[in-house]
Amino acid sequence: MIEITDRITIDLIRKNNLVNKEVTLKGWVWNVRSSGKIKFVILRDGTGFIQLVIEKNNVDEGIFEMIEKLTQESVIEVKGVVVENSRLKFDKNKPNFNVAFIGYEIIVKDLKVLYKTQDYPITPKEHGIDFLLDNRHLWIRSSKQFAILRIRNTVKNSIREFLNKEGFIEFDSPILTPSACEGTTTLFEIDYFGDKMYLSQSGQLYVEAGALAFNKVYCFGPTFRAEKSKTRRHLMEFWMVEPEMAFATLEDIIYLAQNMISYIVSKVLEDNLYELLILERDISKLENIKPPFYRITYKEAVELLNSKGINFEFGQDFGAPEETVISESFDKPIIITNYPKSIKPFYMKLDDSKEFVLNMDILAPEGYGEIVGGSQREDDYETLLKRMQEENIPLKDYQWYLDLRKYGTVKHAGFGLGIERTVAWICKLDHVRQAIPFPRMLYRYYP
RNA sequence: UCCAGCGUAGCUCAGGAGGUAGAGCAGGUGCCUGUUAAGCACCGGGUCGCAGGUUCGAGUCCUGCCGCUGGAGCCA
Repeated sequence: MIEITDRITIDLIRKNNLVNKEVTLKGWVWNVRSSGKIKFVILRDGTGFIQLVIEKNNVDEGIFEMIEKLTQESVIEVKGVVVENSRLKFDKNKPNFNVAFIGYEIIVKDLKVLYKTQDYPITPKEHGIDFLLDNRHLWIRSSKQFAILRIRNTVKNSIREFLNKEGFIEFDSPILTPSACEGTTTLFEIDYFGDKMYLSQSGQLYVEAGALAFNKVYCFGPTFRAEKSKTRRHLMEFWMVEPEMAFATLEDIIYLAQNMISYIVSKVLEDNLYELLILERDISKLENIKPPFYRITYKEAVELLNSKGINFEFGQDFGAPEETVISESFDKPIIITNYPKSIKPFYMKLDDSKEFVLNMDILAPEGYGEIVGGSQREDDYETLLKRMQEENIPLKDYQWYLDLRKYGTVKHAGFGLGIERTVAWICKLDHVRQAIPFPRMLYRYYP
């Protein structure tokens, strides 16, 4: 037995030319095909997938016999030579993309079985969603989940990169909060040594305090909403990035948001082409995502809906069907501004008419709906106080928030971008639950 | 919470004119030196979601319950 050393990972083979180099890989058996005296194993190591070729005349007899017994998800260590193979090159004209289509394969010289897995539940055939969700801890090993969660990683990294470059600092908002940020939605209640606390549904009020201390800040983390929603765009626990800027107006955050979204998409295109191919994503749709985005007001959006024959009452908030119709009408994200104040929370600054607020929602294209919601904040003490009283906000919980308007108040604005919805759009998923490792849904939180 | 649909092998499904269960994948045994969800042959595998009812007889019809999925409201 040859001593196996010099381990590398599959992503290095995919990205660098290692042809004719001898490499050692450790990973899990994805699939085995046998054709008599030649066998093919697809190996996954968490960084990618690669085809191993085992020729009977090229390895010890015992090794060839071992391949016969390999089962899905068994762990192996393999040594071999990287070779190019045109059969494994991606061809735009071929309809199907296979995970092993990376242009390279390994001609195996030596192989060890480190663990033999029995009866792995997720087979290469189709499975129902109920079964897959019960096996989410294993499902994440599957190729599409591999692709999605790696893209999620790029999305998160690119957001941090972008905001850091723009001069923002990450400012962590608390997850346990003594009161609601937005009155209407439901909160998860926690017993806090006899007091009531809640899981945060937005870090926004806290990043406003941060912006007045550090100028440009963002929080980035999970948020929780106890809404009994059961749709393809809802999770009870989801991740959100919330930038907030001092000395900023609605226009500034619109500019920031569209640059940020464009940056995210460009980074995914740069770093995750392989993953996008696994997902069979239409890449031209993503290449199109460059500023400026389309921009309409709430009023114009209502007119658009009416012109498409949808009976929509002015003054209502858009539901899922309306968002879908609007976003499908555009090939880039669409920014909708100036909603009626009655359907938006108290902290949003009113426009000159006092009927509408200085807010914006951004709807992703291809029917994906709202991925961003933001606004310029009310920065005048008296006006904010009056609006809070009108909406019966418990003032004692928000004294600190009112303080921000008493001590050096400035124009400021910010927005929140939902990570799972963004990932779902970029990956063209049918449900946000695939965009997070362990989704938390209504009545579904195992594993 | 409301509306709709579905629960049959480890998984995906067929059987849906009441007559005691079938295919593919996975697993097992063989064959094949370029496979791409490889292919071929053979083998093992079932409280037909649960409880009750109708019937000589229920996977199939009826009632209730449970579970799941999709959609709505709410939202990122």
